Amino acid sequence: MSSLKSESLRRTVLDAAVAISAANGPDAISMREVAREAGVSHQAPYHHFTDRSGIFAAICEEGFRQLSEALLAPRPSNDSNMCESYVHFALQHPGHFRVMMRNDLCQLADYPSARMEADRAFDILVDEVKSLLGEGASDEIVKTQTAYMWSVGHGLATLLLDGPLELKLEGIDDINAFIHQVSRTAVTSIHV
Amino acid sequence: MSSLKSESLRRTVLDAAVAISAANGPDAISMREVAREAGVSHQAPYHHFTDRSGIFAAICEEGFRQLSEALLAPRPSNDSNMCESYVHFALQHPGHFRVMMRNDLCQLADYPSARMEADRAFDILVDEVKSLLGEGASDEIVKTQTAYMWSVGHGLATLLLDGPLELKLEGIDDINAFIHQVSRTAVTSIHV
DNA sequence: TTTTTCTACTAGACAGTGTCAAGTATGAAT
DNA sequence: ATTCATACTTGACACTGTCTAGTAGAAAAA
Repeated sequence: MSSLKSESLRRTVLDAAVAISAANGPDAISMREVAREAGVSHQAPYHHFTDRSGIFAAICEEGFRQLSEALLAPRPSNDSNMCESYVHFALQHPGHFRVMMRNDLCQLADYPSARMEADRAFDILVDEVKSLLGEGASDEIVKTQTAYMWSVGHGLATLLLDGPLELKLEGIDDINAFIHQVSRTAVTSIHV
Repeated sequence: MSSLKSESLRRTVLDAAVAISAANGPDAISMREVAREAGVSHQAPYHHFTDRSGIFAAICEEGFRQLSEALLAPRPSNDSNMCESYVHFALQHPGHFRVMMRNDLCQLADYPSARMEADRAFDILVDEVKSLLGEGASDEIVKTQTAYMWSVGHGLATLLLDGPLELKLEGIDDINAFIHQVSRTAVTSIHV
């Protein structure tokens, strides 16, 4: 609509980008489209983001912060675990998640604040695995089992969100129960 | 270089596309770039592929066929499993794999022959899970455990190939041993 | 042989894209 | 009153996918 003062355009552009990502994937995010959606000239977003990958970096930063919150949030039942939280985050924030998991869209190394948020989320996962394994676990084991847990969560999330074989899972009536089941298999099999 | 007769241009274009995908990801594949690489006019590839997503579909078809072969191929040791084969395929065919796992690039539903190959690969996975579970397993369990195994393999493959957190795994000296370890954890925990 | 048709291209144009460069309007600081 | 920075707008450029309209050559039909 009308031009929005200052920082609020940044917010507007970011929201538009996330919405587009949720609807049509990150590749559908274009500088000119988000500008159009915000009702400003095609060059206005450049005042808030260095370039297209700057928008992706901002989405990552926000997304990883939200992911950390989701991973640390108290879970609905004792039986549910962090892997489940991860998958639910992905399904509840598809716009963010799709960008976060596309390393080619922005090099996190070039965006320290986004990188920090990503690291923090990963550290939360590592800590969880450590507490599951107990004191005596070696670094090597912790690394292996963290990658394992991450793989299950990430694999299941992408399978459900954008998987090429999603139709294969059509028969599943209760998607949440399904996620719960898979996550449980994963976490209960973490061991030294 | 010089114009290549008939079907061989199709092959040349496909190879160029896969090479670009391996080097810079599928988004870097452009009709004009592959044409340039093949030494033909920017419009020539359209005679072999309906459009850009037609190229992606062709890469998928080829990739899933190769994946099926890889999954069925005899494994180097009794200790290694199908999950491991999956991950190794991804790392050995990054150009294909990156396209295959990007559902947004081409709608498999619109390309029946590609879809068939994808189904076949998935069926191989389902059969393996069935044989791991034994005769008595219900459809629901088979589905859950297949999704589980797929998630681990796919998650680990994308983590290693394009993961946003790949630097976290820097310390790992023997990547193959690592893959083996994670895959083993996954497959040994498949149960009813 | 001439003509027609098919295949595998080439050439040109169009709208859309990211982004560089330059201009402008507004408010604060000097 | 002037300078300066912020937050934009406008215009241009090269690049993209793809539509349309050709063309050169070989095979088939007359």
